[in-house]
Amino acid sequence: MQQSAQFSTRQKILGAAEELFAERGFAGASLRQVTAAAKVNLAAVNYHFGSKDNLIEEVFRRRLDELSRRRLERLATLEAAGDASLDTVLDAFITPALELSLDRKGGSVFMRVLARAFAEHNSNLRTFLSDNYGYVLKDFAAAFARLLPQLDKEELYWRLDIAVGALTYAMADFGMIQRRSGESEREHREQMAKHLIHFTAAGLRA
Amino acid sequence: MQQSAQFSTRQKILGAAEELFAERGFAGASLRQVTAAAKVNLAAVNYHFGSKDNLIEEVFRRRLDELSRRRLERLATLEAAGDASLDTVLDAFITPALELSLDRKGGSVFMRVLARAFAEHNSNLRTFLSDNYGYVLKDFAAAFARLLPQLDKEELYWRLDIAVGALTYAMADFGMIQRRSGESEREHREQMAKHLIHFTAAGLRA
DNA sequence: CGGCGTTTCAAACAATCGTTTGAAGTCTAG
DNA sequence: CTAGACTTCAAACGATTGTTTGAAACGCCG
Repeated sequence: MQQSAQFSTRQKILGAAEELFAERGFAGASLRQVTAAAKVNLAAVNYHFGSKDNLIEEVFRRRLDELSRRRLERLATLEAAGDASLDTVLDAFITPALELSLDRKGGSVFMRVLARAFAEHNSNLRTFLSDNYGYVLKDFAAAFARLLPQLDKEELYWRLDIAVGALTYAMADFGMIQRRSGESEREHREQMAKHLIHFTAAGLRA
Repeated sequence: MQQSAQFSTRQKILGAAEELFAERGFAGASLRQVTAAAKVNLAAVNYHFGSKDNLIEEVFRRRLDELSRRRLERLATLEAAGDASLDTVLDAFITPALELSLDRKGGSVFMRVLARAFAEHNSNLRTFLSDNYGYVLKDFAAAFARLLPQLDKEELYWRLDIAVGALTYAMADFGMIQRRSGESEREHREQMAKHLIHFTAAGLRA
């Protein structure tokens, strides 16, 4: 955000909104705080996005379109090569999120926003996410169903539900584990991904 | 809340605040909405609690004091009897939360509020919870350390961090699994607890 | 019944909320 | 160079926010 000059007003708003939504929640972050952080005029939000609700959806769209594409791409590559296993399919789900977290300053900002959305239990947000990105989870669920044929449908759905919870929570860095001094953000999150895959694969397989 | 006559103003406010915080978040639920739902005067919040922040803390205190007591009581009973295992220790952590979810109309309301607190990443709330209830997690961590001596400290903390995430997320009912028709809330949540223990134990043991 | 601490109440406080307005500024095409 | 579309701006809109006030109502004890 300090290099605001090279970003369009739209991009500056999206970046500042993402950070403030992660930190204070959707209701907790005001448009005045967002536009002040983005160093743009207050009215720019309604000019470029129409409303705060539309801004929120756009914050998701900007990241989730590519994240979903990469996840499904990896999954397809895996299955085409016959390499699908619990570990590799989990990796196909997690690694794109990991890369997203690392390709910009501030680390896991967007994953925290995404986890906030799960907490918004009754909101239009759940509907928006489910309508636009639900097919990703559906495809992965189908892959897991093939890898775990001994589980009946109900048992599988319970485990996937719990697994998604563990992934969401961990990728949002909600836990207590702090990055150790001398450890880079990248190393920290790669460690997390490794443990996450190991833990979740065991839970699914159990 | 419909039987407001038999509850004190304090209790009516706490109950309404809990439900609205679960539904709309701490910033999203206003004191006017809370007092309207509780059918008390707006000024009653500041009279009885001093401020909105104090009200939020009190919503946690009311449930967490007894929840923490019950969890540690079960853990102590287990260890005194020499019955401590991954499954029983996880059960000692989960069952009190399950009972709390079931002892009042509306089910998992408070667990959803608790999960919201985890999403409030930078807030005073994390400090408040850690300062006042961190010892519970510490005691359980020690129990798991005894049950998993093959894991070094770092490995154990990673797995516990992920396990807490899975438990928090699932108990808050953030997942996609809906209660099936013909299945009572109690049956649904007992199913969830069963799967949760099985999944998490496998992840810890892996 | 009278008096006193506790609780409730309607009303108002300044501050902040999302959104709208119309003019000023910027940019590009003709 | 100018016309016209696009973008930014300061200012203000009514609504809503958390909090405070002082008086009214209540409940209990002497």
